[in-house]
Amino acid sequence: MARSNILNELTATSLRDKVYELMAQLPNNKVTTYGDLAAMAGYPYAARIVGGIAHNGALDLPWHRLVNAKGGLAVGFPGGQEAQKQLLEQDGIFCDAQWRIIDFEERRWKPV
DNA sequence: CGAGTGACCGCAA
DNA sequence: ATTGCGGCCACTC
Repeated sequence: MARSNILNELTATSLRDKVYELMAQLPNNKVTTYGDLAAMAGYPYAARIVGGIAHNGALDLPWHRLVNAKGGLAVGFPGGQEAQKQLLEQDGIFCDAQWRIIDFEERRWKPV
């Protein structure tokens, strides 16, 4: 039983807090999508909110590891996709000329 | 408190 | 394959 129940102990009153927790436990060598993150929070169709949270939530969370369902880098990322690409490379993640995460399906973070 | 907006997603032509 | 449209919920102003 270990700490795989992190989500269960979350008493997040808002989706935002949940997203933060999820991002906090997101491995540095993996990526996730807005949709998956929202789905984990309990709202499969709340992908937009996750994006809004990322936009407004200027915390120290690794938002650059967030990509869209197509495995592509975010369009509205501050600094552009090139900036996000650089950040991803720092974490050992690479993407092609189409701004797509390489081996995206394998890099996709899978909750325990 | 009310209205608008959004770093998205999925489906249809 | 690409382009366009609507919809979902929460957050901000």
